[in-house]
Amino acid sequence: MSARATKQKSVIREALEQAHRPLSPQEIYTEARQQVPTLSIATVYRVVRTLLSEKLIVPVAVPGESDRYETQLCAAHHHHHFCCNDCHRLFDIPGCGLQVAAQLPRGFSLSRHEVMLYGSCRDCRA
Amino acid sequence: MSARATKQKSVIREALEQAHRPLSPQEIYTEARQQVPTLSIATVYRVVRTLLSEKLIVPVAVPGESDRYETQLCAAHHHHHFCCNDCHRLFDIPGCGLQVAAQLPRGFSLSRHEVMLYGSCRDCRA
DNA sequence: CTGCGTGCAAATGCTTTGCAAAGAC
DNA sequence: GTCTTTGCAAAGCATTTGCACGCAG
Repeated sequence: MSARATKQKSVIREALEQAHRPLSPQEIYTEARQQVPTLSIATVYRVVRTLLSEKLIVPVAVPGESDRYETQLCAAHHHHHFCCNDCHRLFDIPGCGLQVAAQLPRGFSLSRHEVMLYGSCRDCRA
Repeated sequence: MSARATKQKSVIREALEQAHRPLSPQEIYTEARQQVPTLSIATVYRVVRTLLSEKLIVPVAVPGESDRYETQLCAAHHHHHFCCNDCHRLFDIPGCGLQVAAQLPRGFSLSRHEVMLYGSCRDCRA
């Protein structure tokens, strides 16, 4: 069995921990490459997949775009996301204004939920 | 200028209107093909893109899967979605338990939001 | 040393596009 | 008849995988 500590893996995890928003594989790649210039995009995908299966990160989907990922630690402080219609960046939004349990149809059981807000971010709101 | 009424286009729209949940391109293809067996998947993608730009349908994203689409009419009855962790189908959930406006950071403006619930559907909840 | 993890390049698989033929008006 | 839409096959792209080498333990 395995789990060797490599520079690539730690740099990728740091990138995810320090960005205060979910990152796409390309964003992770660009960021982590500054620390390990030989890093390949394939490794980013592989490490992301490992982290996902270890439940250390959580995927966030946006229509028409690559999935983003954020640390589970980050996700533990329950919050949601804002997606800018213009620059397409994601932002963290603290807290949660959702009350849903009551509306779930009979026979369904809930494990988690995700809220995505769409609009213009402070930079793009011309 | 254009917008010709073709059998393909109407069958695709019907499939979207009659499914009471968002459909993926493959689901649309499978469904619409029952009416027009010669239908090609390329046409599904083309019609979907047209409908999107006409704002007649709305995209719904799920991590790791193809986007789904639902009619704007359907989306007008404000509601949200449930994604089954097992069968990966989407279901419509009536209503909305969200109160968010107050939590939006300064400088951000909101245009719409999407709530995705995850769990087990009635069929998969063994 | 041993064998997991990485980089590279090839392979996938979903989505898009070019083009000639079919169909709408 | 004219011009849009379609089907098919090829092209694009993001993501995954095979393989040989490098590095962690």
